[in-house]
Amino acid sequence: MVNSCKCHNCIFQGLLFESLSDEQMETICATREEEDYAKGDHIFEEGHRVERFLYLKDGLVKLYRQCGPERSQIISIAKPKDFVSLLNIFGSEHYQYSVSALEDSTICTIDLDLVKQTIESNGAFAMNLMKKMSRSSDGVINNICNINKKNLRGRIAYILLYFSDTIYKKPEFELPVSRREIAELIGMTTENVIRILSEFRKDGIIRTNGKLIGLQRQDLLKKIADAG
Amino acid sequence: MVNSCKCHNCIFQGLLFESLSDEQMETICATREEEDYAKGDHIFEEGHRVERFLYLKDGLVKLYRQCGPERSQIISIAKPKDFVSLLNIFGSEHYQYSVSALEDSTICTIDLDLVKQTIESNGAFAMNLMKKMSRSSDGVINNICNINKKNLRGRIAYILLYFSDTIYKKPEFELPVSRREIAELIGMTTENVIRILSEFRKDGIIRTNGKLIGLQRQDLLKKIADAG
DNA sequence: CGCGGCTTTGATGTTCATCAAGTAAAGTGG
DNA sequence: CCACTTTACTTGATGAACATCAAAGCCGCG
Repeated sequence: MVNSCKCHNCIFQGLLFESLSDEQMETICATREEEDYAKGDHIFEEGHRVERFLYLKDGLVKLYRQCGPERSQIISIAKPKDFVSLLNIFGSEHYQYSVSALEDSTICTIDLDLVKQTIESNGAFAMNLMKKMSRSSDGVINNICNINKKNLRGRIAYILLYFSDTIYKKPEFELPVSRREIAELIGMTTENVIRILSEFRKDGIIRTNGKLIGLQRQDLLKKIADAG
Repeated sequence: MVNSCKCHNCIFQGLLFESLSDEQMETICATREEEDYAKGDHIFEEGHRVERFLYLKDGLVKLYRQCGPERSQIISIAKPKDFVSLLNIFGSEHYQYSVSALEDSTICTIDLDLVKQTIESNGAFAMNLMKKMSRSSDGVINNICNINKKNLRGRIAYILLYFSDTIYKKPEFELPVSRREIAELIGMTTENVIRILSEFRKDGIIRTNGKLIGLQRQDLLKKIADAG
């Protein structure tokens, strides 16, 4: 029977629909494991062996590198339907970065060898996966380059618009990250993140209440982001 | 006949050897075109349609983004056997970046649709390509993150070691890039690139004569790069 | 209740970009 | 081949942007 694995709404449905036979779908789903993580939980760490193929079913996670005892760099934020392990699953035996949950999250995993076998036996599947992978890497590189060339105000504006436009799709949201994590995401100090958020608040560009953020002047934010 | 296409030493030999039948190899090679570019030539530009699969047979090229009339960012430098178009060939119809030659270069291209067909029909080939792609993206992301977290002296040290260790495999080499391009590669101003190179020269860490660079104290450079 | 982590603001100093000016090198047209 | 123009390289002076340091308030949690 198809879909006995309860993946009706799973990304694999879309990704594999045209490409997998019912049997293949069943075989893959049979190896599926689902795991819940609470906000703050570590999902895996840099250096660990890559053993399963992961994707984010629900929640929000960060991919980051440890750069010393007190410093880390957030490389990317993954949202539902992102393939968390995609970035380096095929390039290396070990993870190049760590992943932890920014919100309560559900991760689905399937057997990695089986995915590899499926790539080899099913060309359409391989092609689809390749596209996903390519877009994913492109997005990360693009983001980093965009942030890099901006000044601090531009970076804050950019990241606020990112949360609003890409993650939450609304102008008010609860920040899933601490001020410090914002700093790690856009390469600046915690103090300056706070300073510039205060500045924006005083100028009436945003409203803030703890983690709650409201973008009141998206037009201005866009200008600041572009000018930066 | 196998290898009638003169690709004996071609990277495809290695990549496809185990995975392609003689016929497949022949078919692919039949679409092959080779093109020579002089130092400074544009190979393709941001926004152009992706039509062929490219790899660098000989020479050195830069991948970069235009950020305004007078600014660009170098994303990566590709050396022989790198798949120049790999980073976004499957993710988008159009190039996300421009490529031009840093040294006289030879580019081989093959029909993109044929590559896609081969991915679909030959799983081992798909898997190999995926690994390449994954490593390539990883390398770019890793490099950018490494550079990002360093101060200016650390960046210069890092990039000098990069040319020495990764590109030329010797401690003396002729810089393939201008001071300005170094600046675009590691995110700083031309003036400061020059200043720090002079500083290193005065401290006896390197010798310079125009584009000719000799790393006299690699140990110190490593320290500076790591400390940065 | 007190401890540690997160947030906030101010004061200070460093790093780095910008501006300016000049030299060297490399391409261009007569 | 030489004047001419342009581009690359170099150095110094200045100021702006940003990190660091310090101190205090806040909040959740054992």
